[in-house]
Amino acid sequence: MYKTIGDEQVFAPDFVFDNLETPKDPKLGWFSLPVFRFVRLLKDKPPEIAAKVAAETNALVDTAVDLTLARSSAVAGFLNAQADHSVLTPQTLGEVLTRGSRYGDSDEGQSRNYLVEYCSANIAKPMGIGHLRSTVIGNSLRRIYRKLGYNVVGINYLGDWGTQFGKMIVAYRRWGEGTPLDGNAVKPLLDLYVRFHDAAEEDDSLNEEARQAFRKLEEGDPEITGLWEKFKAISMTEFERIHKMLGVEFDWITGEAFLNDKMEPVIERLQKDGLTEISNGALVVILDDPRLPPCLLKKADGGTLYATRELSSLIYRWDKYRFHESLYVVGSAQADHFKQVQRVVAMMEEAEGLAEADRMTGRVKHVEFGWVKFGDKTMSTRRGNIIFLEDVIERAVTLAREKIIEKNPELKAIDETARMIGVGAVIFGQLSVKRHKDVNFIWEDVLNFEGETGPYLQYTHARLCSLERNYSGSISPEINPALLDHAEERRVVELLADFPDAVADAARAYDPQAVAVYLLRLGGAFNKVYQRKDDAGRIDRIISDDTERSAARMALVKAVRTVIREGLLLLGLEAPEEM
RNA sequence: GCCCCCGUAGCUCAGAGGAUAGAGCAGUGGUUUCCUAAACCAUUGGUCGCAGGUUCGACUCCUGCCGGGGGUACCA
Repeated sequence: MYKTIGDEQVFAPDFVFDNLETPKDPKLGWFSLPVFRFVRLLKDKPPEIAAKVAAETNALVDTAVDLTLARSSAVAGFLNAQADHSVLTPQTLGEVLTRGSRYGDSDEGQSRNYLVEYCSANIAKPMGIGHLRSTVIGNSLRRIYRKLGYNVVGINYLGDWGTQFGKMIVAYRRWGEGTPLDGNAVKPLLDLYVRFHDAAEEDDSLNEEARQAFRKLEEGDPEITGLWEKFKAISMTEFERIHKMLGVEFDWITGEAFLNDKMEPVIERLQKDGLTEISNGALVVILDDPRLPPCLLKKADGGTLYATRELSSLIYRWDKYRFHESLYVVGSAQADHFKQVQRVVAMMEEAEGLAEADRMTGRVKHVEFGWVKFGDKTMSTRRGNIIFLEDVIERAVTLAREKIIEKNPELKAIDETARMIGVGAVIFGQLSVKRHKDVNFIWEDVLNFEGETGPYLQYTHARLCSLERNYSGSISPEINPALLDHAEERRVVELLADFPDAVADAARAYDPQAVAVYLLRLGGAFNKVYQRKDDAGRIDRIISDDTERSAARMALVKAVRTVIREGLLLLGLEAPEEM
């Protein structure tokens, strides 16, 4: 009826597909097509169009076989299509159960390198709550892109160079006599750092002294280099312990110092490209974007800067990996810094007339995130106003342990399970909020394990595992889908089918939050099935005397467990089988 | 001053141009002879910061303003 108007194909499959959406209220349908966009072309009223299209698609549905869409209905200007669960259910359960943890995998990233830089803590300082966001977002993105088939390199780019080490060295020499440089010495080092900043407020000459100390470090002064190496060793031990606690992994641990011999060639390259100039004694690149300040390559005293190292790092990584994309999970405070170096790269590639395939411009993304605020203050390492990440984890784990002893004292691996839950609460708390937002650090919320939390999902997972232990039959996708006929069960099936989209959404937005909210929806939907009451007001149990129905429900149980577990792993949480 | 991010229920947050703006926490009232009550059900609660604009339709896009945070060349 509406196939073509003039040369235009009105209901071209691509166009229709692009305009499909999910209704706000799942009861309305699985997919819907708003027809308003067709009004002008068709010169008809929306409800009329919807009604006519519904009639046509229904005619198709009636003759087609194995179509996941069931009959459609026209509601005002919307064409609402219900899923045909006799097809969708076996298809979805079959796919989840046969593919298992590989359900939702994709090969879009095949033979493509993908770089993700995260954590990037500074040595000689403890990891604070501020590093937590970068660490858990990056760790999760690394897993998400792996799932999509990319060859991902997770990078920890340590802040192990710069004037701050001049400050540390000055502080250590002045006040650090008794400070041991072995074992857990990070907190005493932080005290020295804070003391330096307090003292430097009174006496500016300390800052000059620090700059000189750093210059000596750059020149390779043996005594100063020795101190620097000790600071670094202490920090590495500390970081490794915390990363292990969090279950965070890296493929390449490097640092700014790695670039010491790689900056000069980059500077020369930029000079050759005619992009540099001397301004107030410093070597700079004036950017072609008037909103950005010049990018400094060398200080007036000849020293290099953060941006110099960043550029060298960018070029090194591009030459080595030819990445599809390279992500920098770094706070929004550094947005201008990344814009600057990206502009320099773009100007360089333009000046050199590189072929499109040899340009990294557009492939480098600053995945920025908001601050972690405590009370009404932002946290500052310099002022010592910081919450130690380790303390947060420890408190969460201790509380989880108390809850286990209260609720399930028979549990065997109490310590290990408490760690999974406590850490899960901390990680999920960061990932369930869109990364751009500032997050308030509220002990009460971090230590709450109820509602939309990591432990809620872990608990749901543990209960699913428990069902599988209690079920004596074998679980197979060969079930009668008509026995999963309650609205709650159908909703779960539809959500299971949505999992690959949730993963893709997270990847597209560079934000694991999409997976986190998806899991909350799925967990909530399953819990409604689990505690659904029958007409007599009694809980309708998953496992009952009705063997055929139990088999159908257990297939659903296993599929949900598989997806929740996989989703939790993608976020970097563990999925305990009992808790 | 200029630039960037944020502003949705008392609190913490979802809502990639669509239908009556949704959850959790907190509050109130329920559910356990039953597969883990870290759960589930019910209920209270809204000028989507403000004002214009684009659109058949704006929490969503554009402009301006207000409020909060951040950045603004020799720190990282």
